[in-house]
Amino acid sequence: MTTSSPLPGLESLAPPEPRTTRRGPTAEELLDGLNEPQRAAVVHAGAPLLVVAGAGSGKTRVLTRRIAWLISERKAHPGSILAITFTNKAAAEMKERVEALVGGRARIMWVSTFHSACVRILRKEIDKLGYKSNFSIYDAADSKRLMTLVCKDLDLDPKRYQPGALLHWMSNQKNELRDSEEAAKDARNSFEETMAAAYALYQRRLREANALDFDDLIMHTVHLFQAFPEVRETYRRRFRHVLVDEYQDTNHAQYALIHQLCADDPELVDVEGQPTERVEPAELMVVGDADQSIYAFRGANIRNILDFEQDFPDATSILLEQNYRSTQTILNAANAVIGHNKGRKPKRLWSQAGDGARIVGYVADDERDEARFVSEEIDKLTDDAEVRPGDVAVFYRTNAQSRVFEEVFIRLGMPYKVVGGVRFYERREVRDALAYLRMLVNPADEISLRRVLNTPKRGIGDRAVACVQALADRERIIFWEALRRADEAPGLASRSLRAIEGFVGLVEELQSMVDAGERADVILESVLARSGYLVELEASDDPQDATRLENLAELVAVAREFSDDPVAGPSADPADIDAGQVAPGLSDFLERVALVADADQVPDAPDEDDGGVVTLMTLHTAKGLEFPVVFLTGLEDGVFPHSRSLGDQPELEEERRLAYVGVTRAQQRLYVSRAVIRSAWGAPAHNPASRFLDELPVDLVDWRRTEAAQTRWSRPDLASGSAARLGTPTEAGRRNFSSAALRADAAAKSKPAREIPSLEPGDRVVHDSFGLGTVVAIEGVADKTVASIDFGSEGVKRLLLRYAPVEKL
DNA sequence: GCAGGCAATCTTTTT
DNA sequence: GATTGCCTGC
Repeated sequence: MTTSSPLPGLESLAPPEPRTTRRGPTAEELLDGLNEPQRAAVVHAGAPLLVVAGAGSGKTRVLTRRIAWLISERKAHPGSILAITFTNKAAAEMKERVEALVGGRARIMWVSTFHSACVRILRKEIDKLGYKSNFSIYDAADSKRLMTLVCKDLDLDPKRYQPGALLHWMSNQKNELRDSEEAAKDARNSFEETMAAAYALYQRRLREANALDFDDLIMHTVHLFQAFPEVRETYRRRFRHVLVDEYQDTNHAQYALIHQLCADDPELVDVEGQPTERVEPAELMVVGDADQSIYAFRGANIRNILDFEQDFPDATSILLEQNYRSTQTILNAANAVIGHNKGRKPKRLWSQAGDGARIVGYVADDERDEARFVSEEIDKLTDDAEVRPGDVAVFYRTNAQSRVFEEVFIRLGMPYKVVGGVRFYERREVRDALAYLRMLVNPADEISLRRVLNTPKRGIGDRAVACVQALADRERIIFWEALRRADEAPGLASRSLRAIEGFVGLVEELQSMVDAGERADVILESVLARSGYLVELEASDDPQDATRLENLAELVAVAREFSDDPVAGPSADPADIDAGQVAPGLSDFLERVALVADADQVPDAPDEDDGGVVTLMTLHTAKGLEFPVVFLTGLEDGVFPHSRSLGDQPELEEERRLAYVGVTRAQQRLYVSRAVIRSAWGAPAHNPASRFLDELPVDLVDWRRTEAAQTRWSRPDLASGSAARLGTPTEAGRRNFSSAALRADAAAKSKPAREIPSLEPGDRVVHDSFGLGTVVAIEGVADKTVASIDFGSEGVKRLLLRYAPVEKL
């Protein structure tokens, strides 16, 4: 049963949250400003509840008000509430908003991502599965390294079995809760058998390293509950209210987890096989929108939301269709696009905000022209309307597309921030530092241990490692143990042995700091200083190493901030605090770092005196956010929708949902743009318009420039409209399309006789690897001249001009 | 043992 | 175009 559309109410756009009095909010206050179905969702009691929340329909308000309602009206204990969000940032915000409503006792609620919640459970219980509670969490890069090792061990043909493909397959298995034995049993051919063998070995290595990958966090928690009903019972009794946001993006394992906690299970027995005293299942509310399901590629199962009523038999549904975010024009566009998907439940967003501005369309010559258009348009908006840079977001399909925007924005002086992409935590020096920390906490973590064993170089090479490995194999001990007993290793050169002993001494010294409960930032600084890592970077002439030092300083700052603020820590679990662990330790810090999401770094909304910066991000990262002005770029078939999806109906529909997500992020103004020529992999390609553009009602779009208007640059054979890749650029092609390539040529030619360019603050420069930048300051003279140059998202670099491949523009 | 140079492959999207 | 792995010459 489904509650139908709300009556056309009298609600204003996004009414403010009610002010709380010291005594807590009244029932009226908690329902204030909500429309009828929203209220129904807040006060619903009993049977499982599905809230189908269209984009911008106020689902976050519903979630926070409902939690506040549970605590304040229905007297639920805050500790009995488990709320799952998609990112840590969303979790922190939700907690904050509930706290604002009902006060500080809300702190002890569990509000977190699936992954964080599972880590928390596993830290307490994983010994039952034969791991130790100090397990490491491997991210995608660690998993890949491990899988590469596994492939080598199994002697697999790297052409046929690519680590990436294997990982993807294995991830699907884990999301379906299938362990390697089941995968092997169900293998239908030798290809799958081999993959299952790799899965088995990979899993064994993980276990030996006392490590879990992302998918394991969920899968092991489910398996734990299956294997130990009494553990599951503990959590079933604890969590009386479970709320799940973004339910359309849950995978099977996550679904199973929720089911174990919330399904009514009359057959439940305890360990002795006796029926346990029946526990009322927790109250469950899930919120989602099948039209915004964009993570099928990583195992999300849209059926979870579509079949909710079958999965939870007495479930109720509530549909939220009134949109409080966007103009009707934007919603009409969104409705029109998503209407092309088959087999969806009908839903039409509507708004009382009025029609607003028409959508603006632009066909650019190439991607630089597109970026220029975006930047100039933002300039105009910030000049004459009440728009600040912080109100504007630019979306694109793939991370690689951010580059052109960065180059152009830097040149034009447009302030911006790229969210996601080459992430801070993926930089080499940061990963090195974290690998040190992880192996200190968990010496069995072989991936991390081997990473730092000879970093910085200390004379422990392949040969020495092989000798120690042989010892470990012979004695059946972990690699770290073998290192400590390296004097027993046959064939080890005495020089290598001394180097190893030095390393072991260093690590043991650092471990004693960890054991003493020293702060994460203090340990990190010691690691960097005593390992010689800092010294090596400081001694280097390479300007990149200066950046690395800055990044490490940044990491120390992050650790310090973390150590100073225990409340913000991910495991500020009252149980931990009761146990005397007041300050978060090193392992808490590592956990936080392992589970950060791209969206966690989205800049906050600008305040009164700060105009903020333009936010650049992928459409995936944009989920759940909103901006007054949105630019949807790269609308070309082959880019968006992505070329890999063109031949596949379900994938194409997922791309369309992504377009829907993008459109519905906009509150007041939406821009759509595409480039006729776009360079990918160095070669320019001619892309036709995205089919999603054709799906926009024509009367909604005001085309500023169309393909007919752009002929200046095109040669006849390029203007024909063919989608064919142009292949290797010809001489003529380069002249026509790539002034950047010509500049690069010029730079290359000038290299042998490097002159020190005379620069002053304000000059625009181009650097071989950092791209475009602006000179901020100049120090020193002649050979010693050092320039500080702002490279936008690359940060400000101090470069010795004698060596730096910098050219004045 | 290690640095530097070269080739191959890569690109969806992310917790 | 960029990263990563592989190879060779000290």
